[in-house]
Amino acid sequence: MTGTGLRERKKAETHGALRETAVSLALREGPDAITVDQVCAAVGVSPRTFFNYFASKDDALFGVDTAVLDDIVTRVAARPAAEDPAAALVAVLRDLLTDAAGSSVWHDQLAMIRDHPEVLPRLDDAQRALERACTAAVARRTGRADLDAHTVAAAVLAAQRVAVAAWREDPAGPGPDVLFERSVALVRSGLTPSTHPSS
Amino acid sequence: MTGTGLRERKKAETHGALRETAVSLALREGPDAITVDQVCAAVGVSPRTFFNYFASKDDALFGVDTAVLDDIVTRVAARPAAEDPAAALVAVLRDLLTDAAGSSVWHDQLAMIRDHPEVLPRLDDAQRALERACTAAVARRTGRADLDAHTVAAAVLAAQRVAVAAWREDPAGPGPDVLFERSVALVRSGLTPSTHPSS
DNA sequence: GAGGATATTGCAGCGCCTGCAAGTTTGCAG
DNA sequence: CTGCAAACTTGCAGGCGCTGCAATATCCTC
Repeated sequence: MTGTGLRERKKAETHGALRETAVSLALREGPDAITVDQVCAAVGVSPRTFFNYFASKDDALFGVDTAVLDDIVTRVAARPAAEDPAAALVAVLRDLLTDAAGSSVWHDQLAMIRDHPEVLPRLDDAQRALERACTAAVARRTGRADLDAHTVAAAVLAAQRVAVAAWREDPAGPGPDVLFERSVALVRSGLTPSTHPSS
Repeated sequence: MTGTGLRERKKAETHGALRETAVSLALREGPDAITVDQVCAAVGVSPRTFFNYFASKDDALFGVDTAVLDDIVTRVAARPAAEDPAAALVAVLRDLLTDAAGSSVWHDQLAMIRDHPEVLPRLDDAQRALERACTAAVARRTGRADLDAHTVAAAVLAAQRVAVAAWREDPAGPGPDVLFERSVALVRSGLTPSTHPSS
Protein backbone atom coordinates (compact mmCIF):
# COMPACT_ATOMS: atom_id res chain seq x y z
CA MET A 1 0.00 0.00 0.00
CA THR A 2 2.76 2.41 0.92
CA GLY A 3 5.73 0.64 -0.57
CA THR A 4 5.82 1.86 -4.15
CA GLY A 5 9.45 2.84 -4.16
CA LEU A 6 11.33 6.06 -4.06
CA ARG A 7 8.54 8.22 -5.29
CA GLU A 8 6.17 7.73 -2.40
CA ARG A 9 8.95 8.01 0.13
CA LYS A 10 10.05 11.38 -1.19
CA LYS A 11 6.48 12.59 -1.15
CA ALA A 12 6.09 11.56 2.45
CA GLU A 13 9.37 13.25 3.32
CA THR A 14 8.47 16.59 1.74
CA HIS A 15 5.04 16.44 3.31
CA GLY A 16 6.55 15.83 6.72
CA ALA A 17 9.29 18.41 6.28
CA LEU A 18 6.82 21.08 5.24
CA ARG A 19 4.51 20.42 8.19
CA GLU A 20 7.32 20.18 10.70
CA THR A 21 9.08 23.38 9.71
CA ALA A 22 5.78 25.20 9.34
CA VAL A 23 4.66 24.21 12.83
CA SER A 24 8.07 24.82 14.34
CA LEU A 25 8.37 28.27 12.78
CA ALA A 26 4.82 29.16 13.76
CA LEU A 27 5.48 28.12 17.33
CA ARG A 28 8.41 30.49 17.57
CA GLU A 29 7.14 33.51 15.66
CA GLY A 30 3.37 33.09 15.72
CA PRO A 31 1.16 31.44 13.12
CA ASP A 32 0.34 34.71 11.38
CA ALA A 33 3.87 36.08 11.41
CA ILE A 34 5.15 33.43 9.06
CA THR A 35 4.42 33.19 5.35
CA VAL A 36 4.15 30.24 3.04
CA ASP A 37 7.15 31.55 1.13
CA GLN A 38 9.21 31.49 4.30
CA VAL A 39 8.40 27.87 5.00
CA CYS A 40 9.12 26.89 1.44
CA ALA A 41 12.44 28.67 1.46
CA ALA A 42 13.40 26.81 4.63
CA VAL A 43 12.46 23.44 3.15
CA GLY A 44 13.87 24.24 -0.26
CA VAL A 45 10.76 23.85 -2.32
CA SER A 46 8.63 26.06 -4.51
CA PRO A 47 5.69 27.93 -2.98
CA ARG A 48 3.54 26.44 -5.66
CA THR A 49 4.47 22.97 -4.49
CA PHE A 50 3.31 23.76 -0.98
CA PHE A 51 -0.26 23.83 -2.21
CA ASN A 52 0.18 20.50 -3.93
CA TYR A 53 0.56 19.01 -0.47
CA PHE A 54 -1.73 21.14 1.66
CA ALA A 55 -5.07 22.65 0.84
CA SER A 56 -4.21 25.73 2.85
CA LYS A 57 -1.62 27.20 5.14
CA ASP A 58 -3.82 26.28 8.10
CA ASP A 59 -4.00 22.73 6.86
CA ALA A 60 -0.25 22.45 7.24
CA LEU A 61 -0.26 24.14 10.64
CA PHE A 62 -3.22 22.47 12.30
CA GLY A 63 -3.96 19.41 10.20
CA VAL A 64 -3.83 15.89 11.56
CA ASP A 65 -2.10 13.17 9.60
CA THR A 66 -4.45 10.52 8.30
CA ALA A 67 -2.15 7.99 9.94
CA VAL A 68 -3.14 9.39 13.33
CA LEU A 69 -6.82 9.33 12.42
CA ASP A 70 -6.59 5.73 11.28
CA ASP A 71 -4.75 4.94 14.46
CA ILE A 72 -7.69 6.21 16.50
CA VAL A 73 -10.09 3.90 14.74
CA THR A 74 -7.75 0.96 15.27
CA ARG A 75 -7.19 1.70 18.93
CA VAL A 76 -10.88 2.12 19.65
CA ALA A 77 -11.58 -1.19 18.00
CA ALA A 78 -8.90 -2.80 20.16
CA ARG A 79 -10.41 -1.70 23.48
CA PRO A 80 -11.94 -4.38 25.73
CA ALA A 81 -15.37 -5.48 24.60
CA ALA A 82 -16.73 -4.78 28.06
CA GLU A 83 -16.42 -1.02 27.54
CA ASP A 84 -19.31 0.78 25.96
CA PRO A 85 -18.49 2.83 22.84
CA ALA A 86 -18.19 6.15 24.64
CA ALA A 87 -15.87 4.72 27.27
CA ALA A 88 -13.65 3.18 24.61
CA LEU A 89 -13.39 6.46 22.74
CA VAL A 90 -12.66 8.38 25.93
CA ALA A 91 -9.86 6.01 26.84
CA VAL A 92 -8.18 6.39 23.45
CA LEU A 93 -8.45 10.18 23.42
CA ARG A 94 -7.08 10.40 26.95
CA ASP A 95 -4.07 8.36 25.89
CA LEU A 96 -3.57 10.64 22.92
CA LEU A 97 -3.59 13.71 25.15
CA THR A 98 -1.22 12.11 27.62
CA ASP A 99 1.17 10.96 24.92
CA ALA A 100 1.32 14.40 23.35
CA ALA A 101 5.04 14.41 24.02
CA GLY A 102 5.42 11.32 21.90
CA SER A 103 5.30 13.09 18.56
CA SER A 104 7.25 16.32 18.31
CA VAL A 105 4.86 17.74 15.75
CA TRP A 106 1.83 16.88 17.87
CA HIS A 107 3.59 18.41 20.86
CA ASP A 108 4.51 21.60 18.99
CA GLN A 109 0.94 21.95 17.81
CA LEU A 110 -0.35 21.78 21.37
CA ALA A 111 2.29 24.28 22.50
CA MET A 112 1.32 26.59 19.67
CA ILE A 113 -2.29 26.52 20.81
CA ARG A 114 -1.14 27.30 24.31
CA ASP A 115 1.01 30.26 23.31
CA HIS A 116 -1.17 31.70 20.56
CA PRO A 117 -4.79 31.46 21.67
CA GLU A 118 -6.01 33.52 18.75
CA VAL A 119 -5.72 30.51 16.47
CA LEU A 120 -8.27 28.39 18.30
CA PRO A 121 -11.00 29.09 15.76
CA ARG A 122 -8.81 27.82 12.97
CA LEU A 123 -8.49 24.39 14.53
CA ASP A 124 -11.93 23.61 13.32
CA ASP A 125 -11.04 21.79 10.14
CA ALA A 126 -8.79 19.48 12.08
CA GLN A 127 -11.45 19.04 14.74
CA ARG A 128 -13.91 18.09 12.07
CA ALA A 129 -11.57 15.49 10.67
CA LEU A 130 -11.11 14.14 14.17
CA GLU A 131 -14.86 14.01 14.59
CA ARG A 132 -15.29 12.03 11.40
CA ALA A 133 -12.67 9.54 12.53
CA CYS A 134 -14.22 9.21 15.99
CA THR A 135 -17.68 8.80 14.53
CA ALA A 136 -16.37 6.01 12.32
CA ALA A 137 -14.67 4.41 15.30
CA VAL A 138 -17.85 4.49 17.37
CA ALA A 139 -19.96 3.30 14.46
CA ARG A 140 -17.70 0.31 14.02
CA ARG A 141 -18.31 -0.69 17.62
CA THR A 142 -22.05 -0.19 17.59
CA GLY A 143 -22.49 -1.53 14.09
CA ARG A 144 -24.51 1.50 13.07
CA ALA A 145 -23.35 4.77 11.53
CA ASP A 146 -26.23 6.92 12.68
CA LEU A 147 -27.16 9.98 14.67
CA ASP A 148 -26.19 8.25 17.89
CA ALA A 149 -22.67 7.42 16.79
CA HIS A 150 -22.18 10.99 15.67
CA THR A 151 -23.60 12.32 18.91
CA VAL A 152 -21.29 10.20 21.04
CA ALA A 153 -18.24 11.31 19.09
CA ALA A 154 -19.26 14.98 19.11
CA ALA A 155 -20.06 15.05 22.81
CA VAL A 156 -16.80 13.37 23.81
CA LEU A 157 -14.80 15.67 21.53
CA ALA A 158 -16.63 18.63 23.02
CA ALA A 159 -15.34 17.59 26.42
CA GLN A 160 -11.86 17.25 24.98
CA ARG A 161 -12.05 20.70 23.42
CA VAL A 162 -13.29 22.26 26.65
CA ALA A 163 -10.45 20.60 28.51
CA VAL A 164 -7.81 21.94 26.15
CA ALA A 165 -9.34 25.42 26.37
CA ALA A 166 -9.36 25.33 30.17
CA TRP A 167 -5.78 24.11 30.24
CA ARG A 168 -4.80 26.92 27.90
CA GLU A 169 -6.27 29.50 30.25
CA ASP A 170 -4.32 28.12 33.17
CA PRO A 171 -1.26 26.26 31.95
CA ALA A 172 0.00 26.06 35.53
CA GLY A 173 -3.04 24.07 36.61
CA PRO A 174 -3.94 20.46 35.86
CA GLY A 175 -2.89 19.02 32.50
CA PRO A 176 -5.30 18.61 29.60
CA ASP A 177 -5.68 14.90 30.25
CA VAL A 178 -6.84 15.45 33.82
CA LEU A 179 -9.27 18.20 32.83
CA PHE A 180 -10.54 15.94 30.09
CA GLU A 181 -11.44 13.28 32.64
CA ARG A 182 -13.32 15.81 34.73
CA SER A 183 -15.23 17.21 31.79
CA VAL A 184 -16.05 13.76 30.50
CA ALA A 185 -17.34 12.73 33.91
CA LEU A 186 -19.96 15.45 33.71
CA VAL A 187 -20.95 14.44 30.21
CA ARG A 188 -21.30 10.81 31.23
CA SER A 189 -23.48 11.81 34.12
CA GLY A 190 -25.91 13.23 31.57
CA LEU A 191 -24.97 16.83 32.40
CA THR A 192 -26.59 16.65 35.80
CA PRO A 193 -25.64 19.48 38.13
CA SER A 194 -22.77 18.21 40.22
CA THR A 195 -22.87 18.38 44.01
CA HIS A 196 -19.09 18.29 44.17
CA PRO A 197 -17.56 21.43 42.59
CA SER A 198 -15.11 20.65 39.81
CA SER A 199 -12.35 22.78 41.26
CA MET B 1 -27.21 52.53 25.36
CA THR B 2 -28.29 52.57 21.72
CA GLY B 3 -29.96 55.92 21.43
CA THR B 4 -27.24 58.36 20.47
CA GLY B 5 -29.04 59.86 17.55
CA LEU B 6 -28.65 59.66 13.84
CA ARG B 7 -25.11 58.40 13.89
CA GLU B 8 -25.78 55.10 15.58
CA ARG B 9 -28.88 54.48 13.57
CA LYS B 10 -27.07 54.86 10.29
CA LYS B 11 -24.33 52.56 11.50
CA ALA B 12 -26.87 49.91 12.42
CA GLU B 13 -28.53 50.32 9.05
CA THR B 14 -25.35 49.88 7.04
CA HIS B 15 -24.35 46.92 9.19
CA GLY B 16 -27.71 45.27 8.64
CA ALA B 17 -27.82 46.09 4.94
CA LEU B 18 -24.35 44.65 4.38
CA ARG B 19 -25.14 41.42 6.20
CA GLU B 20 -28.54 41.00 4.59
CA THR B 21 -27.41 41.51 1.04
CA ALA B 22 -24.29 39.44 1.61
CA VAL B 23 -26.30 36.50 2.95
CA SER B 24 -28.98 36.86 0.36
CA LEU B 25 -26.51 36.99 -2.51
CA ALA B 26 -24.53 34.07 -1.09
CA LEU B 27 -27.68 32.00 -0.79
CA ARG B 28 -28.45 32.49 -4.46
CA GLU B 29 -25.00 32.21 -6.03
CA GLY B 30 -22.97 30.39 -3.41
CA PRO B 31 -20.81 31.87 -0.68
CA ASP B 32 -17.62 31.64 -2.71
CA ALA B 33 -19.11 32.90 -5.93
CA ILE B 34 -19.74 36.35 -4.54
CA THR B 35 -17.10 38.97 -3.79
CA VAL B 36 -16.89 41.69 -1.22
CA ASP B 37 -16.87 44.24 -4.03
CA GLN B 38 -20.16 42.86 -5.33
CA VAL B 39 -21.85 43.20 -1.97
CA CYS B 40 -20.53 46.72 -1.51
CA ALA B 41 -21.69 47.76 -4.94
CA ALA B 42 -25.16 46.45 -4.16
CA VAL B 43 -25.32 48.33 -0.87
CA GLY B 44 -23.65 51.45 -2.24
CA VAL B 45 -20.66 51.60 0.00
CA SER B 46 -16.90 51.38 -0.40
CA PRO B 47 -15.19 47.99 -0.12
CA ARG B 48 -12.92 49.51 2.46
CA THR B 49 -15.93 50.35 4.60
CA PHE B 50 -17.04 46.73 4.56
CA PHE B 51 -14.07 45.84 6.72
CA ASN B 52 -14.88 48.61 9.14
CA TYR B 53 -18.01 46.65 9.98
CA PHE B 54 -16.93 43.05 9.61
CA ALA B 55 -13.64 41.41 10.47
CA SER B 56 -13.91 39.18 7.45
CA LYS B 57 -16.21 38.19 4.65
CA ASP B 58 -17.17 35.09 6.63
CA ASP B 59 -18.02 37.24 9.60
CA ALA B 60 -20.67 38.97 7.52
CA LEU B 61 -21.97 35.71 6.08
CA PHE B 62 -22.04 33.50 9.15
CA GLY B 63 -21.78 35.83 12.10
CA VAL B 64 -24.45 36.06 14.75
CA ASP B 65 -25.66 39.43 15.96
CA THR B 66 -24.77 40.16 19.54
CA ALA B 67 -28.43 40.93 20.07
CA VAL B 68 -29.22 37.27 19.41
CA LEU B 69 -26.48 36.12 21.75
CA ASP B 70 -27.73 38.42 24.51
CA ASP B 71 -31.20 37.12 23.86
CA ILE B 72 -30.04 33.58 24.57
CA VAL B 73 -28.66 34.57 27.94
CA THR B 74 -31.87 36.37 28.81
CA ARG B 75 -34.11 33.51 27.73
CA VAL B 76 -32.12 30.92 29.63
CA ALA B 77 -32.34 33.05 32.74
CA ALA B 78 -36.09 33.27 32.29
CA ARG B 79 -36.68 29.51 32.20
CA PRO B 80 -38.47 27.91 35.16
CA ALA B 81 -36.23 27.46 38.17
CA ALA B 82 -37.19 23.79 38.33
CA GLU B 83 -35.19 23.04 35.21
CA ASP B 84 -31.54 22.19 35.62
CA PRO B 85 -29.11 24.32 33.59
CA ALA B 86 -28.72 21.87 30.73
CA ALA B 87 -32.49 21.49 30.34
CA ALA B 88 -32.96 25.25 30.29
CA LEU B 89 -30.31 25.69 27.62
CA VAL B 90 -31.76 22.88 25.53
CA ALA B 91 -35.23 24.42 25.66
CA VAL B 92 -33.96 27.79 24.46
CA LEU B 93 -31.88 26.34 21.62
CA ARG B 94 -34.78 24.19 20.48
CA ASP B 95 -36.96 27.29 20.31
CA LEU B 96 -34.28 29.06 18.31
CA LEU B 97 -34.11 26.22 15.79
CA THR B 98 -37.88 26.07 15.54
CA ASP B 99 -38.24 29.82 15.11
CA ALA B 100 -35.64 29.94 12.37
CA ALA B 101 -38.31 31.31 10.08
CA GLY B 102 -38.76 34.26 12.38
CA SER B 103 -35.74 36.20 11.19
CA SER B 104 -35.19 36.32 7.46
CA VAL B 105 -31.43 36.62 7.88
CA TRP B 106 -31.29 33.68 10.30
CA HIS B 107 -33.50 31.72 7.91
CA ASP B 108 -31.32 32.53 4.89
CA GLN B 109 -28.25 31.48 6.82
CA LEU B 110 -29.77 28.09 7.61
CA ALA B 111 -30.84 27.68 3.98
CA MET B 112 -27.35 28.56 2.83
CA ILE B 113 -25.93 25.84 5.05
CA ARG B 114 -28.39 23.41 3.59
CA ASP B 115 -27.64 24.27 -0.03
CA HIS B 116 -23.89 24.79 0.28
CA PRO B 117 -22.52 22.13 2.64
CA GLU B 118 -18.92 23.03 1.88
CA VAL B 119 -19.18 26.07 4.15
CA LEU B 120 -19.83 24.09 7.32
CA PRO B 121 -16.23 24.43 8.53
CA ARG B 122 -16.46 28.17 8.30
CA LEU B 123 -19.32 28.33 10.76
CA ASP B 124 -16.89 27.79 13.55
CA ASP B 125 -16.34 31.40 14.55
CA ALA B 126 -20.06 31.83 14.94
CA GLN B 127 -20.33 28.55 16.81
CA ARG B 128 -17.64 29.69 19.18
CA ALA B 129 -19.48 32.94 19.85
CA LEU B 130 -22.60 30.88 20.51
CA GLU B 131 -20.66 28.70 22.89
CA ARG B 132 -19.42 31.68 24.84
CA ALA B 133 -22.94 33.00 25.17
CA CYS B 134 -24.30 29.62 26.23
CA THR B 135 -21.52 29.15 28.74
CA ALA B 136 -22.33 32.53 30.22
CA ALA B 137 -26.01 31.63 30.34
CA VAL B 138 -25.31 28.37 32.14
CA ALA B 139 -22.84 30.00 34.49
CA ARG B 140 -25.42 32.54 35.47
CA ARG B 141 -27.78 29.76 36.51
CA THR B 142 -25.24 27.71 38.41
CA GLY B 143 -23.49 30.74 39.86
CA ARG B 144 -20.11 29.44 38.73
CA ALA B 145 -18.22 30.08 35.51
CA ASP B 146 -16.10 26.95 35.53
CA LEU B 147 -15.25 23.84 33.60
CA ASP B 148 -18.69 22.40 34.27
CA ALA B 149 -20.55 25.35 32.81
CA HIS B 150 -18.39 25.21 29.73
CA THR B 151 -18.86 21.47 29.43
CA VAL B 152 -22.65 21.71 29.60
CA ALA B 153 -22.72 24.40 26.91
CA ALA B 154 -20.27 22.57 24.65
CA ALA B 155 -22.04 19.22 24.95
CA VAL B 156 -25.46 20.68 24.23
CA LEU B 157 -24.13 22.67 21.29
CA ALA B 158 -22.42 19.53 20.00
CA ALA B 159 -25.84 17.88 19.92
CA GLN B 160 -27.23 20.89 18.08
CA ARG B 161 -24.43 20.79 15.55
CA VAL B 162 -24.88 17.08 14.95
CA ALA B 163 -28.60 17.62 14.46
CA VAL B 164 -28.07 20.35 11.87
CA ALA B 165 -25.53 18.19 10.04
CA ALA B 166 -27.90 15.22 9.98
CA TRP B 167 -30.73 17.38 8.75
CA ARG B 168 -28.50 18.76 6.03
CA GLU B 169 -27.72 15.26 4.80
CA ASP B 170 -31.37 14.41 4.57
CA PRO B 171 -33.45 17.57 4.20
CA ALA B 172 -36.49 15.47 3.46
CA GLY B 173 -36.30 13.75 6.86
CA PRO B 174 -37.15 15.16 10.28
CA GLY B 175 -36.44 18.84 10.92
CA PRO B 176 -33.39 20.07 12.82
CA ASP B 177 -35.42 20.68 15.97
CA VAL B 178 -36.63 17.08 16.10
CA LEU B 179 -33.17 15.66 15.47
CA PHE B 180 -31.84 17.97 18.13
CA GLU B 181 -34.20 16.46 20.70
CA ARG B 182 -33.06 12.97 19.77
CA SER B 183 -29.40 13.81 19.96
CA VAL B 184 -29.84 15.64 23.23
CA ALA B 185 -31.67 12.68 24.69
CA LEU B 186 -28.60 10.53 24.18
CA VAL B 187 -26.34 13.17 25.71
CA ARG B 188 -28.59 13.47 28.74
CA SER B 189 -28.52 9.74 29.20
CA GLY B 190 -24.77 10.02 29.65
CA LEU B 191 -24.04 8.57 26.21
CA THR B 192 -25.24 5.14 27.22
CA PRO B 193 -25.84 2.75 24.33
CA SER B 194 -29.50 3.00 23.49
CA THR B 195 -31.66 -0.09 23.28
CA HIS B 196 -34.09 1.69 20.98
CA PRO B 197 -32.47 2.60 17.63
CA SER B 198 -32.68 6.30 16.84
CA SER B 199 -34.10 5.80 13.37
C1' DG C 1 17.00 3.22 -23.10
C1' DA C 2 12.07 4.95 -24.86
C1' DG C 3 7.73 6.41 -23.46
C1' DG C 4 4.19 7.33 -20.27
C1' DA C 5 2.94 8.78 -15.77
C1' DT C 6 3.66 11.83 -12.04
C1' DA C 7 5.88 15.86 -9.46
C1' DT C 8 7.71 20.31 -9.45
C1' DT C 9 8.11 24.83 -10.98
C1' DG C 10 7.30 29.69 -12.78
C1' DC C 11 4.03 32.84 -14.05
C1' DA C 12 0.12 35.51 -14.19
C1' DG C 13 -3.75 36.79 -11.75
C1' DC C 14 -7.92 37.02 -8.54
C1' DG C 15 -9.70 38.02 -4.10
C1' DC C 16 -9.25 38.94 0.88
C1' DC C 17 -7.59 42.04 4.03
C1' DT C 18 -4.76 46.04 6.15
C1' DG C 19 -2.44 50.63 7.20
C1' DC C 20 -2.37 55.20 6.06
C1' DA C 21 -3.64 59.70 4.79
C1' DA C 22 -6.84 62.15 3.12
C1' DG C 23 -11.97 63.84 2.74
C1' DT C 24 -16.72 63.95 4.52
C1' DT C 25 -20.40 63.80 7.86
C1' DT C 26 -22.24 64.25 12.57
C1' DG C 27 -22.49 66.04 17.29
C1' DC C 28 -21.80 69.70 20.40
C1' DA C 29 -20.80 74.04 22.33
C1' DG C 30 -20.81 78.84 22.16
C1' DC D 1 -25.80 79.37 13.07
C1' DT D 2 -21.05 78.92 13.27
C1' DG D 3 -16.86 76.71 14.29
C1' DC D 4 -14.47 72.80 16.21
C1' DA D 5 -13.63 68.00 17.44
C1' DA D 6 -14.75 63.44 17.01
C1' DA D 7 -16.34 59.77 14.25
C1' DC D 8 -17.20 57.61 9.76
C1' DT D 9 -15.99 56.86 4.88
C1' DT D 10 -13.01 56.57 1.09
C1' DG D 11 -9.04 55.72 -2.22
C1' DC D 12 -4.65 53.99 -2.69
C1' DA D 13 -0.94 50.97 -2.40
C1' DG D 14 0.44 46.67 -1.22
C1' DG D 15 1.09 42.01 1.17
C1' DC D 16 -0.50 37.49 1.35
C1' DG D 17 -3.15 33.21 0.34
C1' DC D 18 -4.43 30.53 -3.21
C1' DT D 19 -5.40 28.73 -8.19
C1' DG D 20 -5.08 27.42 -13.24
C1' DC D 21 -2.09 26.66 -16.83
C1' DA D 22 1.77 25.29 -19.45
C1' DA D 23 6.50 23.90 -19.29
C1' DT D 24 10.06 21.18 -17.25
C1' DA D 25 12.22 17.61 -14.51
C1' DT D 26 11.85 13.20 -12.21
C1' DC D 27 10.56 8.50 -11.63
C1' DC D 28 8.48 3.97 -13.09
C1' DT D 29 7.55 0.37 -16.59
C1' DC D 30 8.49 -2.17 -20.50
